[in-house]
Amino acid sequence: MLAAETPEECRPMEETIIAQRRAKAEAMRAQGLHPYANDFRVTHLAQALHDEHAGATEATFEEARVEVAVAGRVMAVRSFGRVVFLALDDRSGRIQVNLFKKAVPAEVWALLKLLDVGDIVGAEGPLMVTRKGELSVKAEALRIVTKSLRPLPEKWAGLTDVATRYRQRYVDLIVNPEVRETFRKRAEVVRYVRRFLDERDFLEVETPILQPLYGGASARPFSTHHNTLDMQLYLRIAPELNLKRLVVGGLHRVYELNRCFRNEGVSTRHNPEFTMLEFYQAFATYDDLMKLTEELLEGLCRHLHDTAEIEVEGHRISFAAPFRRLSVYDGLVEYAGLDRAQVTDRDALLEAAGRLGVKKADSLPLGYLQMEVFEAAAEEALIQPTFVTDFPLEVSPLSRKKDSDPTLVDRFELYVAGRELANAFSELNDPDDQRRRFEAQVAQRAAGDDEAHPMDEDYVRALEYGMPPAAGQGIGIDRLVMLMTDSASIRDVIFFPLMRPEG
RNA sequence: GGGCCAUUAGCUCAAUUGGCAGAGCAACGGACUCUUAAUCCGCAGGUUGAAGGUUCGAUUCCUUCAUGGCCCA
Repeated sequence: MLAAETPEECRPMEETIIAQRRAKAEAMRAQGLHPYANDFRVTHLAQALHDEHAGATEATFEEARVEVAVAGRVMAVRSFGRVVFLALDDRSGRIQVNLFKKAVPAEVWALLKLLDVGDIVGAEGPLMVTRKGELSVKAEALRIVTKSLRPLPEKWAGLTDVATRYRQRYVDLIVNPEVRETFRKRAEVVRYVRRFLDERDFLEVETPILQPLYGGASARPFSTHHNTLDMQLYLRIAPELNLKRLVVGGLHRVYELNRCFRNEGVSTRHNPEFTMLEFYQAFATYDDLMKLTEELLEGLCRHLHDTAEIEVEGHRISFAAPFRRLSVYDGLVEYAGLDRAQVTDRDALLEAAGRLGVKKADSLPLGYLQMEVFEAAAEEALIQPTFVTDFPLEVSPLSRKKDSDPTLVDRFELYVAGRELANAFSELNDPDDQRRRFEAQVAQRAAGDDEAHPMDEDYVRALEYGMPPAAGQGIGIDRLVMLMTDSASIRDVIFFPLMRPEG
């Protein structure tokens, strides 16, 4: 009788199921039951019950009655005529709810006819343990507090189609517990990072996402428009310059966990919006930040995994400090087949670039060429955590020159599992040098590099007031979470990755 | 941007050389007092991603498009 009264023969299954469930919701209303009630009070979480009553047996609750009220989504219904078992998922885990026809009021038993997998229910009653040893709630009262209208994916094979998983992440989260676990780990990473920096007297700050001028990285921005001010604005590609303005202002240790936006392609490692940590510390050098980074990552890894070694894409990765240090020049020698004299030799680099498949190498300035060759030759080989140090000046417009070699800067990038994870440097605080670097970038842009840095007069003015010696770092949080959860795609650590609209 | 692959029931997947589009789970009806992917009986569910083309006949071959995946840039 609850089946759709008008059997339109050719109606697709999904529509039929939705119609059936709507009819069940209406049947509830007819009985005075609200299918979207919000007055059920929960007393216990599933996991807490399992923890508290580990080892309980059938006899345990016979003398000592423990009354509970639990609520969650029904993930399975196993019916045996006069006994029904429900698998109930709440935010902590799963608990079984048992209904015995003899032990529940008739209206509760009748409600089972209106119950579907996927419904959110509340159950009250004493705890019990089944003959098979399953801790359960022996329901004496049961309510459907939210009627679900759409069928969930199959319980065993689950939902695997990646497009559906990303577009309907809510379904993915309902049926795939490992996805919930990944995002819990993500929250734990962020929490650990915050605590780590807070304990070291860093101040958490927020700076604008909407900026009249973008900068702080080499990337193309998203642009937008402010109507009232009739003004072109950009979404930030990095918070760097604003954070250093704060260092000028006397906030000598700052950090921002920030969403950045870069107008570039989508891949397993790139999402147009992503989360970065940037922090700045006055009176510190990039060398100090290497030590800080080792401490942060080893501590984080141990916190999450109780060990400093984890498996990432089949590689055993150790975050035990110290990490390897490798200068760009040494890397060119070791991985690009150059000898020491050739790392600054344009012809030798071009030969290597050709051999490694670097495109448009001819037009690149020396420092860019060195980095293209380095990345092509070495990046994939840097599996264990490695600080790549001493970058060419040209590719580092915001970094301090090395005192020992003014063609290089005090900078490092951290590579793990062949991926860039962090970028850091001692900050350039000489305003006149900074202006020249910006001018070089503007020239680079004029030569066709649309990722080159624009001139920022106000930033130079800030430096003219004097920024204390400082070092700063950016860490890709999404990539860090990918490492810590061994996720192959950035889309697996972002709830709602950018997708084309559904057809 | 280029190459390759995929798209079939709500979900996960089949379909021989181009020849009646199937299964499991979920749903629906029924049996069942201890299940853990319960089991058993029955019944239903399809614009085969979209649009064209070839053919007596297309899930299958061809073209274009859409979406996704992998690789390359």
